[in-house]
Amino acid sequence: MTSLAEENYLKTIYKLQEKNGAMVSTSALAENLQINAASVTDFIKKMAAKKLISYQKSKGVSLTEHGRLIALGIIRKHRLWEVWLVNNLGFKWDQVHEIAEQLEHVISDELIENLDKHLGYPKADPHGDLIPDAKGRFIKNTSKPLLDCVKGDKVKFTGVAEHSNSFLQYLTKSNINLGDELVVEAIEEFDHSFQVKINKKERKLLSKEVVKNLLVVGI
Amino acid sequence: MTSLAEENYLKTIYKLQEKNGAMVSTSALAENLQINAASVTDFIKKMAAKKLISYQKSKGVSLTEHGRLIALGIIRKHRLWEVWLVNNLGFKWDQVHEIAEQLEHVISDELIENLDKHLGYPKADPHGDLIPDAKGRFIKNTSKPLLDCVKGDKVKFTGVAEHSNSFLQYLTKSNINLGDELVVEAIEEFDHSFQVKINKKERKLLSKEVVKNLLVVGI
DNA sequence: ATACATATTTAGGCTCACCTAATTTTATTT
DNA sequence: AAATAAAATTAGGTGAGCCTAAATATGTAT
Repeated sequence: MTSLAEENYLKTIYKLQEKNGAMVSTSALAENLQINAASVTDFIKKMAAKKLISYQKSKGVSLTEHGRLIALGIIRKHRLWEVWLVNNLGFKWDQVHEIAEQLEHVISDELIENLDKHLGYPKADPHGDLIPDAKGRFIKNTSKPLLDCVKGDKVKFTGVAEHSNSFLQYLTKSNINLGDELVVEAIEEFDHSFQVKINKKERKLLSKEVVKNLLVVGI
Repeated sequence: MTSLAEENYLKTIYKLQEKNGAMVSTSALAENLQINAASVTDFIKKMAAKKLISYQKSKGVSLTEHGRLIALGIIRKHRLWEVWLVNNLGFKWDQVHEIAEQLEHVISDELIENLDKHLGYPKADPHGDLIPDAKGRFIKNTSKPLLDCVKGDKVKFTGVAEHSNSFLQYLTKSNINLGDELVVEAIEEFDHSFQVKINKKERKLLSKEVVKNLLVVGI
């Protein structure tokens, strides 16, 4: 059995490994979990004893294969619940994270497989994050930041690299939605802002900070 | 804030009060919660200090109005989730209790109101138990045990008084389902078994133990 | 290489929600 | 009313998961 605390540690280690590479430091974990570093040291020792992670004293931790699969199971649940909250319950994409953080810990394989089926086996959550299958496998991700595009590129907006409510709400009020077609009409060299045409209609100026966090695929 | 343990105590006290009247004994609570009686004594003192229950030493506990409303909130969530699990996810009525026991502790008023709306404001769960509204109010319950009926009565099967999987599965395999019309054709005086006609088609013999636990309303 | 700053760990302690064993209170039987 | 049984409480203790303060290890700048 995996406790709630263990699940949260596993999930956070997974995300930090995704973002920053192999080893996750005690302080990074402490900050992300909002837990004192001394408590983290304590806890990761116990998790290492359970073979959920490997721990090198003063060097940091990384997930074992076992731990990684549990983390992916939680991420799978989180993202499926987010799909349900948005598609079936009428929530907006900036309202679902906290609720999914609770729902992700509900334990029932049958529930999650039935939910997956009920939702039509979605490949991504409302933010465009891919949903691993029951065995922890992802489909291949071909998206890249809009920032990496050049003038003339025609792409589809498929996900966000930044999940803060302020960014999500910025996109909503700018009427930029997942699935939109974006055409890069101009790039300002000075500040790296992008002029894009959205869905062949509206023309918008997007700051570097924005284009860095918009994930797209070529069309 | 109400902890998971407190929520489970409140829910259990509510159910025992429903069943056996005003005061709930330490030992009854201990047995139903599968917790040692000494631990229960400890815990109910703390709950009394929080005004969730009133506690008379060696006499037992009862819910305060505040505690009752919290208990009803949990029951509301439990039953709404059960409706969803059966109506939308394809679970059977004997498969949903444990999952709903987890889901009932998820905290989000908006979630539960959206769920209620999504389900079409159901009045009862898959076992026929009434669902309180957001303010803890029930619609009037007019059901009674089939046992209280007399020969010739024509009724609708609306709920169960016994929620064990074995009883639910007995009904399923006997093809007796919520909403069925039952006509009492004969009552055997010796063992109180009932001969009933179901949906104007099948004729079945039901033991006293069964008719005691079938809840019906006249039609 | 040394000094300093930062990160990590150790040591000791706390609360929550449980436990067992012993004691006291309440209820039942004679 | 006394003896006995059952229920409830008290006392002391445990593990999980957190904390603070102090000590140690690691990394960086001079």
